[in-house]
Amino acid sequence: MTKPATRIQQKNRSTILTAGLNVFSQFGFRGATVDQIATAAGLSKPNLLYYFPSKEAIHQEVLASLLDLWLDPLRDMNANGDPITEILTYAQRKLDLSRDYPRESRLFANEILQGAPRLAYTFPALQSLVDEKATVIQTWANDGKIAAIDPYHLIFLIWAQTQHYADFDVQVRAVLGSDDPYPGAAIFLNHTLRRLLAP
Amino acid sequence: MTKPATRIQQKNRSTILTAGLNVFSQFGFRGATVDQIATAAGLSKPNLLYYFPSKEAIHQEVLASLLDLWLDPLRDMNANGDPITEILTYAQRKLDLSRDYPRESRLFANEILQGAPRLAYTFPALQSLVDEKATVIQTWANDGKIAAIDPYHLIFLIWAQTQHYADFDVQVRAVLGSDDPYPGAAIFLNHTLRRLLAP
DNA sequence: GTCTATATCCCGATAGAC
DNA sequence: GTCTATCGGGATATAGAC
Repeated sequence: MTKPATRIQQKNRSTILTAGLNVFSQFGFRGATVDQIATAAGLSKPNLLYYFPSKEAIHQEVLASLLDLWLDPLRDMNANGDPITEILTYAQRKLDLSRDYPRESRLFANEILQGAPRLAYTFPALQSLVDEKATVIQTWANDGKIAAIDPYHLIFLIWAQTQHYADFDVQVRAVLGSDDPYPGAAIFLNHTLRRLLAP
Repeated sequence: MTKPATRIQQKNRSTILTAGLNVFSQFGFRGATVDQIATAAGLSKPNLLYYFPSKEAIHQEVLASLLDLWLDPLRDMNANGDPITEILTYAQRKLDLSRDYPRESRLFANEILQGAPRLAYTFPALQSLVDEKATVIQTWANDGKIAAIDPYHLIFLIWAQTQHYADFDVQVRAVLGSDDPYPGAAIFLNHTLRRLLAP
């Protein structure tokens, strides 16, 4: 019988996961150390390992806890909505994720960049979701509601362009100076998609 | 007086740099080990460290040796050429880099993702180059030769969309199946830019 | 120039007192 | 539940023979 977690247990677990997000997103799995995470969480290293059996377990749980946040905007794209609005809304929500959750974006980027060893198990579900939404987009194109474009590469365009501002933040800011890039990015992305999708 | 390197020295150094590219691009700086690089280069670990003083030095030199390859396509964008052709050619050359040099792309991505600790010194030169080319694009827009768009975000679009296919290769192939994504990507990128830039 | 052997350090994880 | 102390493995780098 598993006992229900106490409040203090839940609080510590949550603190550790946040600290893990901070450290893993900056240094990657190998680059992060348990000591760093423990310090960031305000705990000693053995105390942290009292709550999670291993560094690997922390990483797994951080990733898993963020999957829904990451894919919900695409899930919410509605086949019965106005096509242009649906796609623009999806892109804007994805850009908002980059702005509001850059650490999460870099965590995923670090993982996929190195071959997704701890994320590959999610790819079948991702493929199903993208297939489903690509079919929706293709139907819109077939019905002449949007221009005829490849729906998969359209999705990649949205992923690439939005995540770029989070994942390559230091480079973007080095080029632009210290100005906030997101207002300009939103206008540009909106403009690009309108031009691309106009029937 | 530094003696000129012998042929065997140059060959070994070159072999080590190639091995370093392979290993660093797959595992990142911290994730890579000197043993892995030595094995990939067909040398013993002390022998490798006879040619380079440290793991850090190998990483630095690999990065530095690739900077020109990475920025030449943008440097070659010609203010006196046909605007649409110049931008489309730039984007295509950048996509070719992703296809032909994915390890190099991932090496840079790993580095920038983690805050560019070993690459930040190149940012001033990058900023100058981008400023120069953004000015060229802005002039084309002012002259009505292309649509009025933000030249910086246009450059980010090209970077993001082309590098996505190299950096997130495993995800792209998981979604598309095992088909080669590059032919479709080239068509889509070309189409997107033509639509976006048409006056 | 290349090797074996090793010094030295750091990291993940555990033991055991409290 | 939390700590100090530490084990054991693996990493970078060096010593020194050949």
